[in-house]
Amino acid sequence: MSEILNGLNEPQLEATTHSSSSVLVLAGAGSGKTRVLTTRIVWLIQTGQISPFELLAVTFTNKAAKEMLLRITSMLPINTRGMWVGTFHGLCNRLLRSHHREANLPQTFQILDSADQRSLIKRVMKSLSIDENRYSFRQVQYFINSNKEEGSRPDKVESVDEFSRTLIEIYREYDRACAHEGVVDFSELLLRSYELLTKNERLIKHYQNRFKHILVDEFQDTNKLQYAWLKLLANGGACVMAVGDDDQSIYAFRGAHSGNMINFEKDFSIEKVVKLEQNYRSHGNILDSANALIKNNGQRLGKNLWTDQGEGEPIRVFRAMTDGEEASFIIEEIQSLRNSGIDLKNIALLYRSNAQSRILEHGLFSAGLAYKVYGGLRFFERQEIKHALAYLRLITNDNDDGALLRVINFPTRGIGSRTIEQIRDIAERNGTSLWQAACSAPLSGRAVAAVSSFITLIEKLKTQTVGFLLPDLIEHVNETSGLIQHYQKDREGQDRIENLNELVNAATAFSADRAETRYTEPPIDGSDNNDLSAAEIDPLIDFLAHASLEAGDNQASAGEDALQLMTVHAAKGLEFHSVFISGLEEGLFPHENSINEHGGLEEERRLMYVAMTRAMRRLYLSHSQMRMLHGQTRYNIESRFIDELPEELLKKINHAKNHQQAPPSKSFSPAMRSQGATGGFRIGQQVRHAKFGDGIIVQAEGQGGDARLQVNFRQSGLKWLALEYAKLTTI
DNA sequence: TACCTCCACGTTTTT
DNA sequence: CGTGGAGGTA
Repeated sequence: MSEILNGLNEPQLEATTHSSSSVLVLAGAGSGKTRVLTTRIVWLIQTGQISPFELLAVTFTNKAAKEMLLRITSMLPINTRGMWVGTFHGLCNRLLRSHHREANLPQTFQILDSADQRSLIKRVMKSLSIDENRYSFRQVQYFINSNKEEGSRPDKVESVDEFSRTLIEIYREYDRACAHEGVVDFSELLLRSYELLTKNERLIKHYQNRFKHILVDEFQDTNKLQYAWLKLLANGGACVMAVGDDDQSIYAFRGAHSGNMINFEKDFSIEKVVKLEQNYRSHGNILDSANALIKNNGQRLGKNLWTDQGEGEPIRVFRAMTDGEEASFIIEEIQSLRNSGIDLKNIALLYRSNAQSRILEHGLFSAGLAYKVYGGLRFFERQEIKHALAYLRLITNDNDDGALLRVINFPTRGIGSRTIEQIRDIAERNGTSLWQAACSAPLSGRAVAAVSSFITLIEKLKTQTVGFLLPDLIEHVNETSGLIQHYQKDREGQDRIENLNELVNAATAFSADRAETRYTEPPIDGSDNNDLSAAEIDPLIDFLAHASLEAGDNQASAGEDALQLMTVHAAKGLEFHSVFISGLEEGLFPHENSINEHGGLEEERRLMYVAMTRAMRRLYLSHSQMRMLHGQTRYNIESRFIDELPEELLKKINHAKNHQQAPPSKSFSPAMRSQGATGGFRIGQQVRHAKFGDGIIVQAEGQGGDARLQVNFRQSGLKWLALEYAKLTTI
């Protein structure tokens, strides 16, 4: 037997070497699923069951795809050139480039990222004179993307009322604009390639025949379109291995459909589901708590993580009075962890929403602790980079109105909104791109010179750079466009100039990598009407696609020892020695908006499950009774998720500062009741009521016998209670 | 064109 | 509270 299989546990081995039919692998957190996926690929190739070309492996993120390729090559020194291992979007891009004619796309088509898509939607809505107060960009963007993910083109969307009719109209106009400009958005990549395959018998036969094995990572995150795409490709009899964890499905809000796991069992007549339940990451108490939590969810495929590493430490729970106190508790604990030899980079500080990071950062900054916040702007999303890319896009495709609008007056060259309006009108009248309109525009006065200098600039960039290597081309554009000079004048432009130079470096790295991995597919079945053997695609076009598909790392630079701050979503897939989950309060986590959504609470619970299972050795849960949010003080009750954990696994800790304050009275005597005001109660205190259950005091008014308290009850919401009659106990 | 002020908004997000 | 966008003014 091959030595790559050594060290796999029973179910891992079963999953890795099951090759006669499709299989579903339920892979718990930290159970070695990436190892199974990569070992399986190597095993299939090594045992001669398939050639590297007969395999399709799909992931969600570039990081996961890279990791997979890296692990494969470390086990099996093969050239991965031409292997179909990548993200859904990356592979669809590849498919559409190869068959752009059948897909009815220009060879130069460019990919809109979310921000590009947003600005195109804005433009479309303006041109349709849509009332921006009735239709938000965000909502329209969601409408378009979710329809594409359902496979619905504008003519297939049902219009139920006036409102949805308008949405459909915007959608239709948006698609038209994309076609004119030669651009596609992320969901379009998927939908277009799905349609390409459904409509083209020859192509689908080819790919169905080719891919003998299909492997899908993070299967619970697939949306309906991705599922349909996989099903279509597998329809020729491929063995599909879907690896996922329904308990870690936290992206339903953006279309992920974990029900695909159940559909998969039916559609692919799965006989056996392999469960990977042994966890190699966390100690027992952490797993037992997480298991207890997730048991509260109804719809589960069912799975229980276990470890042989011992129970370890209890889960530490801390209740703070204020968000500031919560932060200082966390900081003190981090300092003591560090003193005991734990590197900061092995400690994560998690929160449900980004807004919560501020107060934590504030405290960390004052304490002088190095930290790194994940999830900010990424490299290719920076303003100056987007500007440079827009020039490059315009060079490859002058129909790209979005790119033109971005740079026609940046750096400023005297083309104001009035001139742009004129160009827009001409374009609309003649049904041309803005570029063509600008070239032909009968403009008045000063505008003529300004516009023609812009046109000359772009034309010059086009002609002067023929034959340039990619990095040289970009450097030339940076200089000639005036971007560098512009930022030189700006006092705070130094960083931006550095980024522009970094873009040149990125192009150098990209070119080197491309030279190594670029692979031209052989033609399909001797047929001559395909593009597979078409001329080498311009490296610039590839680079622009790369920039959209891989917006750059959010990762901290290696070697830097800094505390890791991120949302729970961003923490998925990562692991840390110690994890702090902060803001465990009703309304925050679970988030108030999720309570009314169908399945919202269960998704929040899965989110909590993901958060907890990030911890290897030590887990802290904290919450605060009082918190500043959106400019007002809120009084929150402890999150129900803490109550759902087995009490014997928890260790409630008190802050040093807390000891100084008198502990709140456990129950409360009639004598105290007469002590005026709110007699022993205070705002922010947690209380229990015989009928309404647990809640927190939010407001108080009145004196003595008239005193009334407003309590926010977990079950029954806000209630005013007369202090004299209500039987309240502090908890 | 640059700067200012006012207003609305505020969960999570990869590609 | 803090931000980002829009619209007005110098």
